[in-house]
Amino acid sequence: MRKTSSAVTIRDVAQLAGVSPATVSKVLNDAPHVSSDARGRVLDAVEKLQFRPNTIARSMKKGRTHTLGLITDDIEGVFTMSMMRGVEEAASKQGFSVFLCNSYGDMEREREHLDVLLSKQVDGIILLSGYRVRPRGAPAIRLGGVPVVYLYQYTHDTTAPCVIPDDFGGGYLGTQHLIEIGRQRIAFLNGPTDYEATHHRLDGYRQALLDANLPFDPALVQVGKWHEDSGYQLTRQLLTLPTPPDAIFCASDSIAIGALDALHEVGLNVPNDVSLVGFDNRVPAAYQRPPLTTVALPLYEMGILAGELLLSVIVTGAPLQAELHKVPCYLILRESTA
Amino acid sequence: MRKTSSAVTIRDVAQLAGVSPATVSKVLNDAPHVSSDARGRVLDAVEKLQFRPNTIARSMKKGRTHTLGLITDDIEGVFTMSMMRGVEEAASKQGFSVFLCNSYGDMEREREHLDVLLSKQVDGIILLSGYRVRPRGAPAIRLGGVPVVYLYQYTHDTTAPCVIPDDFGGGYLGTQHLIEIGRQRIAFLNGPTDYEATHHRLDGYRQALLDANLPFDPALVQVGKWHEDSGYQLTRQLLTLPTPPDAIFCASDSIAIGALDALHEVGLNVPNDVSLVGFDNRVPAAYQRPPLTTVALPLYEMGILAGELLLSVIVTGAPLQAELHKVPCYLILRESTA
DNA sequence: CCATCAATATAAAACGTTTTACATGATAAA
DNA sequence: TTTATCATGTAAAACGTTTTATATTGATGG
Repeated sequence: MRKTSSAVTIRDVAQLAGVSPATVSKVLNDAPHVSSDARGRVLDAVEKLQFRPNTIARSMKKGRTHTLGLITDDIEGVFTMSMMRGVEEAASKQGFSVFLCNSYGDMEREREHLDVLLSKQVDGIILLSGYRVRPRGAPAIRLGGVPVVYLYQYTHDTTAPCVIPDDFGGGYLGTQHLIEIGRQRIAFLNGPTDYEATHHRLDGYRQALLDANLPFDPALVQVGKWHEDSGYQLTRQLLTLPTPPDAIFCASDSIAIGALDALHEVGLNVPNDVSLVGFDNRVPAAYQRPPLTTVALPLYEMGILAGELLLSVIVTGAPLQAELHKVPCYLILRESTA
Repeated sequence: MRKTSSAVTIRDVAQLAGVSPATVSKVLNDAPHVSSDARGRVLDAVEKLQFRPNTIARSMKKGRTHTLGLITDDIEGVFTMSMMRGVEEAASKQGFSVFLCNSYGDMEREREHLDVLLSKQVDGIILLSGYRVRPRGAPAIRLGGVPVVYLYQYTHDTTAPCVIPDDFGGGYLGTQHLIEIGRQRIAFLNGPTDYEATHHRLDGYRQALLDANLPFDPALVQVGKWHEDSGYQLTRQLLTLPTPPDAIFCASDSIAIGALDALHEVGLNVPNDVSLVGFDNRVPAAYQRPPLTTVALPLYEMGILAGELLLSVIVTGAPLQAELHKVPCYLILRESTA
């Protein structure tokens, strides 16, 4: 009585095909020096017995499990899934599977997950952050040579690569767009300053103004929270300025939705009176009236890149480069700008 | 030169502790008949060598990999993540890991993933749907006794359990709440009829009216799409009725947000003039003005249940019951009802 | 006709565990 | 004292593959 699902082994195939297990193995791995006659018989037997090789046993010899571990901070975070999709896609395209682990941001839980992943002999690990406030350190556990990449997360770990969005470029892109459509007084509603991202987005905004020879007016830059309410409040505030803005660039879609609400409330037309650009490209942005132009985070692409970085290290055996990879944001044009 | 991460094996531990590998194994598995002296020496050696058992090798003998496979239709679906969190949590609590696979709803891709999962000797599989329109069939592949559970997905497969939300109960709950706060003419804005869920939610609504001896008025029930725009349009329409509703129950939060928009536009106060209840408990519902009362889908709980069902079958070896598990929805009270 | 070589096939060892079967010595029961 | 029982320990087989080393065959070339 076998316990595993695949009761039929390479022995059974060998027996039916009238060859040795070694020969079956060769056929299965496209190794040379097997006659087309034998190959045919083996393939037939595989078909007839519905044989499925036991990858677990295989990896015992090969030392590769074709398995990745993904530990996320915040599995329900709004940005997490797109990145996970990218990772999963990159992995499965190359025949790798990925273990999903959720740490809730708890370092002890992360350690436990790492322990299990290493026990399960994963070939590589991705540490994915859902919000990316401040840089983090390397995991407090000996990884024994298993490569790691950080995704959406700055790190002090100088041995591993790091994949993040190009927030500076994103800030630049949104501002540049508003300038190009002729806006002169562009406000910037930022998120909390304890997020690394907010500084880079603001820098991008300033650089775009500079490049266009537009003045930087500190009164037009406000710091709030990430959510709708904050956008609403700050916009009401902006509208009391002696010369109010003719465009608002928000550091998140939620802020932009709040801003839109405030603008509607005072009877201003979007995009004509005030043009509006969001950031993140989350789903609700597309369903506003008018639908919001926004700077998209390249989450899926980041996931793909993180996966590919890891896989290339694994399959080529090349040493891991501890580079910082900034993936470009892109602009999604909708009807809140014109 | 070893290829795997854990270069140190049970042999090394045995040697250092001055015992046989068999004894080390016993210690590691809390087996009886080992002296506390030997146990101590082994534990010391484990500590000193930073030994981490190779789970892969272990599962070769045990026939259990402590691994689950999760295949989802739609990894980016709004409901998917909460369920995945539940599954992951249930699994990791019992020492299981879960492989994440994304099929994009493509049956061929699903087949490939199943093939890989079975090769990797998973102990069980969860098939998770992101949207759950119509019942699906069993996977077109011999599972060889590996148990399956369907999550958020009706199925024709009569051999496996199925975990879904209790939409009828949810429809009842929302309606009952509106009745309890004294509303008499309660409209129901439904989603597309090709979703199973819409029928059950409507049935719940009708039953609640019936139980309260309130008349059912077909003019108050409208069918649209799931999104904001649809809610907006249908609400405008409802407001042209000779006696307009004093409450609107929407089959999704998005619909409710659209409805809220329409109500604001004509100057009606929510919750006083018209009370409003959504469905799904998605994040934006909490950020409306006023924040929306809504019927929550028990997604996390469903994930937990699916995981536990599968795990209990795996660890106890009990036969799989092909039951339909309806997990109760619950009401989230916010300020759109009073 | 013999030596060499390549192609094909296989037996056996290995991967890192667990488990089975057996050996030893000590203790309890008769 | 003898016997049965039990706790402790280990050698070796097993899990399902891959890989290494070796054997067999047939062909090639001198």
